[in-house]
Amino acid sequence: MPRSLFTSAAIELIRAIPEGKVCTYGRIAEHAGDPRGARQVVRILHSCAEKEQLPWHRVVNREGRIALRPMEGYETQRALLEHEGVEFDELGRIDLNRFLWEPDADWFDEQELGIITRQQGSDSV
DNA sequence: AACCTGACTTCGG
DNA sequence: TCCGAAGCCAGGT
Repeated sequence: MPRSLFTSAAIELIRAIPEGKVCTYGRIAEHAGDPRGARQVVRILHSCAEKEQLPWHRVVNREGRIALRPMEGYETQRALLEHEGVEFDELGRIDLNRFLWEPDADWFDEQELGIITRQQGSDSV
């Protein structure tokens, strides 16, 4: 692995987000092994989103909102997501209870990233 | 080769 | 509940 394990894991996680679903910077970082590494996910998107052909538009912040500002990519990202069936409310938020994607145990097993401990945050629905 | 920065998140006061 | 500060670190300058 040329890059750090964290970076490699994060890239695979982002790449694994299916169409019509989203994930947050924090969750990706957490699943990649660093609960506080949200900003690194940002870096990764900046540096390798295009190079690695990552579905960068499927990454949003913890509030279910697009982090990019209007005229700086917001419209593009929103259009891509809506095209996949992701819905936004009047406040521009995505209902994470419906659209948040998280890898399951099988996924980790396939990736051979057993060092990662899953966390089940089943909240009230 | 240092220093700065970022499409974030969490924690403590 | 709200706000400032810390945490994290690789790529760009």
